[in-house]
Amino acid sequence: MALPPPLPASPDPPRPRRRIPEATVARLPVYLRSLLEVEAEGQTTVSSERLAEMAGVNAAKVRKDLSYLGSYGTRGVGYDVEYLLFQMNRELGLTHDWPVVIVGIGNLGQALANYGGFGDRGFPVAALVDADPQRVGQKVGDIAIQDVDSLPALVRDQGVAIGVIATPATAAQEVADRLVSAGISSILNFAPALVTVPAGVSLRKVDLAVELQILSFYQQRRT
Amino acid sequence: MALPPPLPASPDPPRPRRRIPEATVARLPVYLRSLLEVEAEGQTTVSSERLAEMAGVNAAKVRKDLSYLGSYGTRGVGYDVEYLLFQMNRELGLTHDWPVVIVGIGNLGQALANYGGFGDRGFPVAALVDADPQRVGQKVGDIAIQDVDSLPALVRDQGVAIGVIATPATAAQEVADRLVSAGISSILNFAPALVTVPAGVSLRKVDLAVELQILSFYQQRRT
DNA sequence: ATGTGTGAATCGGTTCACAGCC
DNA sequence: GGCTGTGAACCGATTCACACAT
Repeated sequence: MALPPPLPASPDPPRPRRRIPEATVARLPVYLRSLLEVEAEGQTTVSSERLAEMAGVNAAKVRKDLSYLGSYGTRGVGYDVEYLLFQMNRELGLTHDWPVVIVGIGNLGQALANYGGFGDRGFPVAALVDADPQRVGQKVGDIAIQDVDSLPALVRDQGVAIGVIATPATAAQEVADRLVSAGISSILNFAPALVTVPAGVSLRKVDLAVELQILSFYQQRRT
Repeated sequence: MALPPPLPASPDPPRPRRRIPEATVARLPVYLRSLLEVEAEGQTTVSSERLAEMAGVNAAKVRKDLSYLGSYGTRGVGYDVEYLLFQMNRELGLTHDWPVVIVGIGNLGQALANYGGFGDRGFPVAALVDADPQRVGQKVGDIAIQDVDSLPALVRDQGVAIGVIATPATAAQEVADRLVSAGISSILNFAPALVTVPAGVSLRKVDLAVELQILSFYQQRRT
C-alpha cells in the first residue's frame, strides 16, 4: 500500500475521513509534540518504538493510532518525520489559527489570557468577555474586555471558533448557551459545573478541583 | 446484604477496601459536587436517576459506581444524602485538608496561586517554589516564593502532600523527580511534557494546548 | 410500586502476534 | 533483518435487565 490507489476521476484530493476513535484523537496532540521534538533533533525518520517512548505509551498503540490517519509509515524503516508532521497538522486542523474567546475574566480568566501557551500554539486569544459591566472596558494585557452581547459579532467579524468558559460555576451553563447561539461549536469549560450542549457542539472540560480530589483518593488509600 | 458480615474478632472497623475502577474514581468528585447541591436544596434523600442527571451520566452508571463504595442506598427509596456525603468524603480522603505546593511561579503558577478554587475545596496552597533565584523571596498574595531546595522541609514541616508542576516543559521532569525524592507522592502536571514517576506515585496531567488541539480536530472535521 | 444492586451482555479500546513489505 | 499495519484475543468499562428489598 505504497500509494493510495487513484480513485476514478476524483477532482480534488479525497480526504480519508475514516472514523477515528476518541481515545486516539486525544493522543494525536501528544504524538504531534513528540514529532516536533524529533524534528528539532534533526532526525528525518522515526520508529513507532521511539515515538511510543516519547509519548509515554507502547509501540503497538502508536502504530494502531497512526494507522487511522493512513498508511504513512514505511515497513523496515519507520515514519518520515516531515511527512507525518504535515499529515498530523492537517488532521488536527492546525494548518491555520483558531482564535479563542475567553469568557469570565476573574482570576482564572485573566491567568489564561496572560498565559502565553495559547497563542504560541495556534490559538490566539482574540477577545475577552465578561458579564460584569464594571469589568467591561478594562484591559488585560492589551486586550479590552467586552460585553457578553458582543459574542455574535466576535464570531462573525473575528472568526472566533473556540470559547473558553472561566466563569463561576453558576454562570457556566448560561455562558455555554450564549456561546452556542453565537455560533461557536467548540467549548473548553473550566468552571466546576456540568454544562450540556446540543449535538454538533464539542465540549471538553478541565476541573482542577476534580483532579486534586482524584489525587486525594489515591493518596488516602496509600496511607 | 444489609450489614457486612462481622469478621471473626477484627479489632477495628475494617475498611471495605474494594478495588475501585479508575473510571469510577474519576467520577466520584462529580457525584460529590452533585450531592452538595442536593444537600443545599434541603433534600434528605436522592435517587440514582436524579444524581445521574446532575452529574451528566446515566443512572445505571451511578448505581454501579456507588455500589463500589458499599451498599449505601435503600431499595425503593434512594440514597440518604447526608450518609452518602459522609461516605464519599471519607472515601475521597476529604476529611482533612491536603496542603499543596506549586512549583514554577510564572504566569500559570501565579494564576493558580491566586485562584481561590484550591483552598476552598480543601487544598490550601501551603507554599510556592521556583528555581529562579530572582523570584525567590518575592511574594504572590501573601505567600513568599521559596527555593526548590526547601521541598523536603515543606513536606516534613508543613505536611505538603501534593505537588503542582507549573514550570516550562523543559523543567517538568526534573521538578517531578525532586518532588518525589522530597517525599511527595501525588503530582498534578500542567507542563506540556511527558513526566514519568516511580510506581506508588500518582500523576495527573492537565495540558491546555492538548485540549484545544482536540477541539480543533473535531472543529476541523465538521467543516 | 419504587428504585437499588448486580450478574450478564455489550462495547470501545488495548495488546498480542504475525503477515507483509522494505 | 527490521519495522509497519492489522486481524484476533483480551480487558476494562458501560449498559441492560431484572431479582430483590422496602
